[in-house]
Amino acid sequence: MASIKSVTINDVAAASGVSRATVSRALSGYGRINPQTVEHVRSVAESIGYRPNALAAAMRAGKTKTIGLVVISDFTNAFFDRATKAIIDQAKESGYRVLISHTDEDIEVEKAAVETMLSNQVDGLILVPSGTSHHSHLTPKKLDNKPVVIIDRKLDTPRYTTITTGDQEAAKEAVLYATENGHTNLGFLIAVPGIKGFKKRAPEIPITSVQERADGFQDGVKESKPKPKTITWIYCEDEEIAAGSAVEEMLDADVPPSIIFTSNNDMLLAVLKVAGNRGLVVGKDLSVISFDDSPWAAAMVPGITVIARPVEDLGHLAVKELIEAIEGKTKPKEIVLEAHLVRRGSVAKLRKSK
Amino acid sequence: MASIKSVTINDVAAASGVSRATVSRALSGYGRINPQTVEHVRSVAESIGYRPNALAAAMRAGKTKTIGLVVISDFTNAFFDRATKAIIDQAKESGYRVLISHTDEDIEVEKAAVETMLSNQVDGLILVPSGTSHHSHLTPKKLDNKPVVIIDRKLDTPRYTTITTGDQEAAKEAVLYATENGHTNLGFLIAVPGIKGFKKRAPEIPITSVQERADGFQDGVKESKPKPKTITWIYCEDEEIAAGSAVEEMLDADVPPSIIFTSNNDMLLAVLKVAGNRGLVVGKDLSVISFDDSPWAAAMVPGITVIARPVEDLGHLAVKELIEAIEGKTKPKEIVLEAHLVRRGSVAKLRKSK
DNA sequence: GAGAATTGCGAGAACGCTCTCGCAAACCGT
DNA sequence: ACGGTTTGCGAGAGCGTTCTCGCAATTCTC
Repeated sequence: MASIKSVTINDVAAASGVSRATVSRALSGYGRINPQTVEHVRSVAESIGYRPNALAAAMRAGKTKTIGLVVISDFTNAFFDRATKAIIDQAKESGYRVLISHTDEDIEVEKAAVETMLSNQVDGLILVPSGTSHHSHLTPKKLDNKPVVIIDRKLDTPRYTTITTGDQEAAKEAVLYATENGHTNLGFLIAVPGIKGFKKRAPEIPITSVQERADGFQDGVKESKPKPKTITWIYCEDEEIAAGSAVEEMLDADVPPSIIFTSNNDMLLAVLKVAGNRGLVVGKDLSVISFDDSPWAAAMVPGITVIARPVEDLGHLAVKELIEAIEGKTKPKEIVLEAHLVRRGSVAKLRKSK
Repeated sequence: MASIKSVTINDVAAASGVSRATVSRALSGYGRINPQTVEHVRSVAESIGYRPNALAAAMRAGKTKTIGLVVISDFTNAFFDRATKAIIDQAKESGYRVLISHTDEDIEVEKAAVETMLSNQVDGLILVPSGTSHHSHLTPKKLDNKPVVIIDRKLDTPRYTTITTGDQEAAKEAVLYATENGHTNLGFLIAVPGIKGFKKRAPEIPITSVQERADGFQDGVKESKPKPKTITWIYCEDEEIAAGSAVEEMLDADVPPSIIFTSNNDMLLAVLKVAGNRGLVVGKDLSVISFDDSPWAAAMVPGITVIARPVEDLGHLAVKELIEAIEGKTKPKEIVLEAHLVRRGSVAKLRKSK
């Protein structure tokens, strides 16, 4: 039971005794027009319940005032929920709407999502690409030359504006903080999309931000003053059961880590769960530092020490850069924001810190 | 630098030597057409990189295959993140896209959001209305007779299909569970939008689901076999600082509650934070039961006992009902799903449960 | 093999809007 | 008072589709 007949600009024209063109001028505010006419048309439009058809306007104008957001994960992820919110808010502020799609790190889904976006004539795209090197569907030609902003990670061909968060430096800082507090047995739990279960040998990491985190951890290990004694790396499917097993394996080692670094919140939850089951008290028996802050990480007892990325800034900036590219012309840039360590209670002080 | 000139159906027609109409038939699959022609046109379209303009198609057809989702809160809320995800996924499954807007419980924002949705010609709306009684902007006429599904709460005029989660019964169950475990000093912390700070006397609650929770708690109090001794109600602004003060006040009472029931996750986090600051161990010194489950509530130590609502079912069902209403004709229904108590470790057993 | 039925396709209108173009009326200056 | 400028508005094209209608060519029927 859709609308029998929606009221169009023609109805307004008829009801107010002017032409379609004049109605359009009155309502959209352009061209030469008598202020009294504007007033009259406005009130007539209001009274007969006219609502402009954004589709028709967009089609004629060639601009939809819509940006497409293609992210890998949904809002149940502590990074992308805030990023998405920030992007929507900033877009609204700037008079744009947002079409959202998530890809679950699947390149085929990503292709289809981008295709849908373009088919719906978005004016530009904010993209979290699934893979560093799989971007044959992201050539300017295939994208109708529409502007793109890449966030969270980089493509290996720096063709578009990219905004990342300096994860390598922050990861290093986290490790140094831990070793300063006397931790010498370190565990690293890195979520890597595309692998099954978990591995102890470094696999191909198809995402630059994750690679940066791993590299940063490595940097921290190297630069720690008393050399860490044992180091365990586990690369894990981003999924609950695999992560649980990975943590179990870490803790079952001859020399289990006194601290585990996790590359995202899913891994953190796995650590917390296993620790809880084993009766290990976080911040005492087992320490943990995770990437990405969240309200619950702050509210837990003890609070979780995290590497907080400037998610809102990133989202806002992405929209601003994109709109600038849509409306004017800008050259692609590489922007790196700064992540930082938020010290709470989840890292035990095994030794007086200096 | 938008597209110089996008390739349209006319280009395909020219390149394949047939008319526009035939191209449309070939690609959209309707009408009488030679299978060989279909094949030919398809391959030509592919090779010159034709991408249909969804806007133009929607305009002609009068259907956008888009549904509008207007929710009160963003994805940083443990209920709406999952609901939104479920809705997007189900919509995608059914060949629809979703336009999202959040209103922060502000009726004016809600009006504008609905207006934008309709202007963009959504085929139907899924709505979490800000107020029970403020719905002058939601008459069938103002909505172009488009179908609407209301979720999470009800309007006082049952005009549209409504899906809720039986919060009253579940709230009662939670209280009975607590009193069976020997709790006799109960605290209820209810988030109420629109108020400032917090109040101890029941204010007007503009949201049926919240009212139901309060009523259900009340039912539980009444039906508890050993009558609870002291009961504290606090109605609180849905905001961190107010919630913190509210919890402080509860715990500072002459007879502080041994258990606090919270109406949502924001309130829960406030309880956890204050408890942590005071050195109270959850599940031992202070018990807590909250509405809405989440991954972190399950991963905490102890796990938080929660009233879990069937969020995914609700989202999926909302989309199915809406699409049914869009494509056929259905009468408005009232659907009530079932919430249930998930017993974890955050409720101390003060007495052997029967 | 002649009329009827079927098949495949092209012409063209329509969806609701924006925007250029041009024309008449009103205003200006000298 | 007369040429020139400005003002306000209407006519009409066009955005990229879909879809009805009608026509020619092919196939069927007896």
